Amino acid sequence: MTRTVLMPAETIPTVIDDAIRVAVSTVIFTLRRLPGSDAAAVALPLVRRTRDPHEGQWALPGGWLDVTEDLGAAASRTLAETTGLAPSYLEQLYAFGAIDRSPSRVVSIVYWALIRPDEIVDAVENVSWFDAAALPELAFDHNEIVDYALWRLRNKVGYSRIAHGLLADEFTLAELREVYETILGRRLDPANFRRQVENSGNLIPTERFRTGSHRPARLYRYNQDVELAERGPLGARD
Amino acid sequence: MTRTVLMPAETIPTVIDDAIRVAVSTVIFTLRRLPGSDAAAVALPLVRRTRDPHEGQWALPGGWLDVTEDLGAAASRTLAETTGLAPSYLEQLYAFGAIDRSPSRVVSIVYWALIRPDEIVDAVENVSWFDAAALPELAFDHNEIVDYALWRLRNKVGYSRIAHGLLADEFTLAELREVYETILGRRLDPANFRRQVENSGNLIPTERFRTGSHRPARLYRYNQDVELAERGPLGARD
DNA sequence: GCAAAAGTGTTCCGGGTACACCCATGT
DNA sequence: ACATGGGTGTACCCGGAACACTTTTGC
Repeated sequence: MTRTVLMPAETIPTVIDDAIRVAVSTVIFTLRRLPGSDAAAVALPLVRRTRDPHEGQWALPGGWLDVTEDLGAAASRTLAETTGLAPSYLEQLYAFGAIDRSPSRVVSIVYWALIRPDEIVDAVENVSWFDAAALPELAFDHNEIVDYALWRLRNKVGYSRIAHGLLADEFTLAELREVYETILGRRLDPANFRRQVENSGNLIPTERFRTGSHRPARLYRYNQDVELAERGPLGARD
Repeated sequence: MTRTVLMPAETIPTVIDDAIRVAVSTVIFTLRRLPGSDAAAVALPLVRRTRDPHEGQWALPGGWLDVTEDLGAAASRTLAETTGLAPSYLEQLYAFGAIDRSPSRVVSIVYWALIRPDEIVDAVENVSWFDAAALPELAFDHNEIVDYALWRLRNKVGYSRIAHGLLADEFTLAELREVYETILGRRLDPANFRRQVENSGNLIPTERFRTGSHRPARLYRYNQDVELAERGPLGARD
């Protein structure tokens, strides 16, 4: 058996029965205050599909991997192209490649990311933000993928210090605590929380305070030096 | 710009300048007793490459992903084809896709696995076992990959109970402890180790004992029920 | 009996948790 | 003044680490 392929390179590849294509998608989380509520919730942007398969359904932002770019670069690029976002934290999640996850054979390298509320660009064509706890039925296996990403987020928040990826440069301990409480889904003791993050050595106190309602709260910033070396031998690997 | 491809489907695809191919490789660990020493060490099988690129160099067992098989199935198949091994534990490690990791563009979905010494089939053509601590220079970025897999192994051994993937069905606590000591690279207190692993609820004591040198040691087996649910929402996902 | 590994008991220490309490500010 | 969140002090609990000690075998 032989096959012949003739196509313009600029278009999306036509489906070839024994070809495998590589896509890159990103689950990108932020925290936002629910309208009509004082509680924060995990939210993520989805893109409405404008072509088959699953036309009209919501899907994770992503696109085809380009021959000339690394995996992480492809995640950043496709994320920017579809949503206009540039996350502060980006990490590979998993490679999904079940044969029936798409009509044609697609292996998706999925990344997950965190973004600060102030970095969010709103009102992008075909993009909408959803509460992670109340997603509609998504295209492909994307519901499953989001579930897994949420699991990783909750897990990682437990032992790593990535929560600052959801906050602006300077923040109060109460704001940081709210991030943890939202992701973990339970209340944390303010006193103990303070001591734990202070002793972790990741926080640098500033001389600025957030004023407003009651006693002013000291603003902190993150110590960027600690950041790395948690992922093991892989620095910024693809 | 257009391109034309004409090829028999049974052969390995020829290199096409703007094509991306998907490979699957596996880092598979076992423990073996070093010759002329009483200490155990982490070892893994490598395959000598018989064609370019990197002909003659050692590489991880693997092969091309088939259109009709899931990622995990491809890992199992290529592992069996190249080494004859069927691991008791197999999990996705990472997707490697840097543009310069191979002369042509290859994205490798890498799995890592554990195998029991009694499952090892020896004397397979072009396959040789190496001490993980003293590897030669491998093909592609495979040294990096093994380093990362070793890091994950050590990490996971700390919080998960996968060490039994390296032991036969029944084993003494001393044998189990040796597995941990070898992977972690430090001695563990036998008394404390016993209590910890006993209280974890993963061990089932048998009425059999290993006799030999001194006081007989009770044999244990693993409680298979606990096994799962550790990977989150992904059961046996690809 | 003695060496050596199996197995038990006990103490200490540090980090997490619960909770009482004081401090500083807006209204 | 008082309500409210910021921030401190302290007692308790539990799990890990260290280590002394007893038990059971082979030689």
